[in-house]
Amino acid sequence: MSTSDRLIESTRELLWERGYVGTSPKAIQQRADAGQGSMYHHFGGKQDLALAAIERTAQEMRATAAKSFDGGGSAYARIEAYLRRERDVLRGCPIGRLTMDPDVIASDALRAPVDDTIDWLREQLAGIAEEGKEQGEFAPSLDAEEIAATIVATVQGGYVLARASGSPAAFDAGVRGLLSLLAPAA
Amino acid sequence: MSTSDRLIESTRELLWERGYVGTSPKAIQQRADAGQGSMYHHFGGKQDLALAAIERTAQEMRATAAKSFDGGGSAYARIEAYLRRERDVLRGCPIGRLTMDPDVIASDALRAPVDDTIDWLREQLAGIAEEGKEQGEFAPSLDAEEIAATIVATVQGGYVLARASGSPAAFDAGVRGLLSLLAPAA
DNA sequence: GTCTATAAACGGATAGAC
DNA sequence: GTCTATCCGTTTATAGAC
Repeated sequence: MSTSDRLIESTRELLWERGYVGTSPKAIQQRADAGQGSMYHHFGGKQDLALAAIERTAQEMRATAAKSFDGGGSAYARIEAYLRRERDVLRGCPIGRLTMDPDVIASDALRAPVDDTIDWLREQLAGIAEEGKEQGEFAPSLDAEEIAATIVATVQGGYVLARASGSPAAFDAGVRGLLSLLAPAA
Repeated sequence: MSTSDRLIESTRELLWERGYVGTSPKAIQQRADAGQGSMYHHFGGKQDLALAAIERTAQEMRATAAKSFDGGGSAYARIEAYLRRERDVLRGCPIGRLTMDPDVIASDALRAPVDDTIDWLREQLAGIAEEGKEQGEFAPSLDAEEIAATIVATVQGGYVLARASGSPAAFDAGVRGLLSLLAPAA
């Protein structure tokens, strides 16, 4: 792995663990085993490096989510696959957590990939929910976009519950609750 | 307002806006219009002051939530009142956001009031959901604790969606989606 | 109770040598 | 490309005067 790659990976980890405000260039360099000069040679500064890291994480998240969606089966089955996919629950969502970071929200450049990713996720789920309505799995009275927002929110909020309690159990409970509400009246 | 009170209020605001990691004693003092010596006279340090601030915010949050729950009406109506209550959506949840703060999660003392508050919220909602089942509003197959977790998660995650997009619309969509799933088949 | 002084480490870079 | 030196402000206090 190149120095540049190591710096990006090190930044990705630190952003996930400590957020943008809690991450210093020094900590990034140490974890990447790179010197000061090295970092400033490859990147313009903390923000520039963070942007590269966030974009890579966003890309990875889309790829992972897409796998759940492409699994086939009913709309309910695909939503269930997404909700139940393996997660490192206590670490939280590497993209979602950035929304609580004041410096990320204050910067259009840093917020853009976060916004795009979450938006993409909602669109994917809205498409699936719409199919579910067409197939008669979900009531016609439901709004696919709203259901998609509820699904994404349940996941993001599930991380909050889990981290508050220090256990993944609350995340799982929230997911099961949502699935029971979505379940086609078989 | 006493100096001590101003320090706590100033800390509450900063914790809400910037989190624990992003808040410095200096910023607290300036906003409270208090000197260095003043702050260290009244409090043991940053963590001690943060604890006082978090406890006050937690207390306030319980009181606000309790109002929605005590409004009377059906279980669905009380849940709806809670979900639709006025919120400063783009500011996020002053308690929930702390779960993304590494130093808060690392400290049992700081995490305790956060955990307690979210736990209390889940219990309240679980009680209401249970009543709803007894009254035939909700299907007997639903698990009240799971539904409660889903409700709290939708709210917490709604803040994430809203802050990502820079608009409260996504929060509202998530709430409407959840309400449509909960709606008694009238 | 509040003020000012002091301090060692960190934050986020820039400059120039190699 | 990487290294070391330097820089100015901030962080999180402690000490002691008033």
